[in-house]
Amino acid sequence: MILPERFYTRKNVVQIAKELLGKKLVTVIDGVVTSGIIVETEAYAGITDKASHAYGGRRTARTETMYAQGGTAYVYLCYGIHHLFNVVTNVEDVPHAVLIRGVEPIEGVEVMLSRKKKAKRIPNLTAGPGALSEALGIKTIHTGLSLLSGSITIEDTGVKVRPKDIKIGTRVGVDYAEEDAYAPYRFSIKDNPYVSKGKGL
DNA sequence: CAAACGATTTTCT
DNA sequence: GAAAATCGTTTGG
Repeated sequence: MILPERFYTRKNVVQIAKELLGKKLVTVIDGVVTSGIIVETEAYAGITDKASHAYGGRRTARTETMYAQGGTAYVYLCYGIHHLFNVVTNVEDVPHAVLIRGVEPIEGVEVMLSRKKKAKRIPNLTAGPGALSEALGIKTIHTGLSLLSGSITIEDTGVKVRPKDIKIGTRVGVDYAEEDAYAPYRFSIKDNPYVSKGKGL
């Protein structure tokens, strides 16, 4: 079933990031269904998070969607070519979001492959925020869309990820703010081949 | 109006 | 493992 709005509007973005693991991200682009299980996420605590576009309360035309109500899709184009898919959480005017960093392909794998003309290696198909977005057909035009219905939805498959199967990554390189240095903002499912081998963890 | 940067991925060494 | 590619957004003049 599709996750209800109240799932997204809770205030603990970190907890939402954790609970999104194991959920199924479904997109319907041009009538073609593609889906995958979320295996890696990263929480962005808005004004508190240096890595966030909304750090310090910054608000621009691009980040405006981040201030929307929970349950909204925020798609950001990075490096000119990579689409990063985020799930906006919390209530309106609070720029919290969860970046989906990796999914395990379920449906429409062949379509994903064709979208990424070169992608021959399956593990690399959806491992990484930019890669998975392209594979699922998510583009910047989808920013601001509701995740409760429409082209992009997130469903609860009934699969429950045990806490011991969740790998928690702490932010590094924060030497002046000790509290933040231990902030567990990155989450992934242990031993899943579709988790990106990014440098962050 | 013009210059610099970035929540990354891919490819070459 | 390291460097390049690439362009919309942001910031400065």
